[in-house]
Amino acid sequence: MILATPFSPMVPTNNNIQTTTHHHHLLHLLNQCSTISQLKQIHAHTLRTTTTVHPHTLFLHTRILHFSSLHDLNYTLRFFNTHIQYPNSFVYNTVIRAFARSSDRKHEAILFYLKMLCDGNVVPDKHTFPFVLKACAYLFALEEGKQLHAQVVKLGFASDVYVNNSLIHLYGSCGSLEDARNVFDEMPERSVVSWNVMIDALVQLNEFDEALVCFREMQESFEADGFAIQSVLRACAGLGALSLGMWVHAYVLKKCSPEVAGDVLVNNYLLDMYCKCGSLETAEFVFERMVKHDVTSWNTMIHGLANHGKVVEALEYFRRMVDEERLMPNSITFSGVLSACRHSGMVDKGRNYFTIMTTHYGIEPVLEHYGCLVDLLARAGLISEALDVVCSMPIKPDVVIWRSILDACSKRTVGIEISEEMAKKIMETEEGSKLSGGYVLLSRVYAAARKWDEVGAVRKLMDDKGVAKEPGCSTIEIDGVAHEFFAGDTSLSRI
DNA sequence: ATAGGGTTAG
Repeated sequence: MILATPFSPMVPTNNNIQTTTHHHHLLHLLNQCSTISQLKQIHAHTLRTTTTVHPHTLFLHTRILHFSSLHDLNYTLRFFNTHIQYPNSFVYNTVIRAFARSSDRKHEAILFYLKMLCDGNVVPDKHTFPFVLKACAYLFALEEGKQLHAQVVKLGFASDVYVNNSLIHLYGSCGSLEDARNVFDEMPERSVVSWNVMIDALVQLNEFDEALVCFREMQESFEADGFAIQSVLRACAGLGALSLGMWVHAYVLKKCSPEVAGDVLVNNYLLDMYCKCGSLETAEFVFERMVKHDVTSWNTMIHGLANHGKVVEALEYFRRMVDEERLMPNSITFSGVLSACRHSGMVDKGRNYFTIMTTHYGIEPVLEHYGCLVDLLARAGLISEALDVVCSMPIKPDVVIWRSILDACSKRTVGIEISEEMAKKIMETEEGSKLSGGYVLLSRVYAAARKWDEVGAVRKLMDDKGVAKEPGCSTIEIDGVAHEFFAGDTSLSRI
């Protein structure tokens, strides 16, 4: 603990040096200090040489709050409590901002805002809201956010661009699209950020078409920047809208700055878009032309190739990543690698990758990894080995895992008892009891065993519980036209 | 002093 010593109380002395130059000197020192001990020295010096009456002192204290908050929030809080007698809104904002920026104490931004309200001598200003709203957005604190919105209106900041952008962001993060839209529609003035944040809210809530409409509208008043591009690429990926994605790609190359065109993030989204739209050659082309690859670039390619059954290629990307680039794969890398193995039924390789993931790379397997392994084993008919994995794993198995075992059971002659056991496990989980998958699989097992009475019983159980088969739905673009189709839908089969 | 990228995993 660096800061064990309590602060000495502020004792104004008669021979203080109270010149502006002196304060400037202290400020200069503060701007240069990078460690807590330096900060403490300057603070001690400040105590000896200044008093609270000087108007510059509060400003100086605010700087101390700000700088200390970058190192130690407890110090900031203690400093606030011990030395600042009459805080103004600037002081409160500084502390709120510090909490909002922190990684694990964001909720204290809201608490400090409350403290500000309770102070009685100070009123929030237009800078206060972006800070505290940011914390709310991160915490999905919709109710608190709405109350803040009311205060914004009450205090007369309802037309401030910054405040409104923060509100849109908040409502977007909390999934409250209507509220986000309302703020966006009502605001008297919009910046690029307003559009970006609105588009991003739509994309995040899977309103891809709406997002694209918004994007087109935006271009009447602003040039799209890197932020907008990323959101739109995500929308294209979600829709499988290849032509628009290619248009965005061209736009990036022609109209955006070299920084945006070369940005790893933007390029990763391009990769993902091409993969999701099924244009893997283009994805590979873009990948090879990127100046820099990060883990995500590699992961995106591995997943994209694996999902399209290009297993050899996917594993080759993994090999290049670790052998040639010496990059550290992460949890997501292995979920791609394992899913590649699963797609091609490579049991030995899959087991092997699973092992090196934990032993060589020290990555803790999560449910996704176990799911892949179990599915791989079950599909290969190694039901008992799959069950061994499920029983020995430290995480509670979910519906997906039980379902992949049951699915494997239904495809071969495995004892009915084991299948029934599996179905029971699926129904026990909350999602499993509401979705049709488990029931359908169980009836398939009975059907395979020609136990028609049981098939009927399962159907009846589904009716009684009101479980409906939910159709799978997807979209694909063919010759520039987007087609939406459902599972079992044969309208596109002639193409 | 104030707004926006948490990318990739069914």
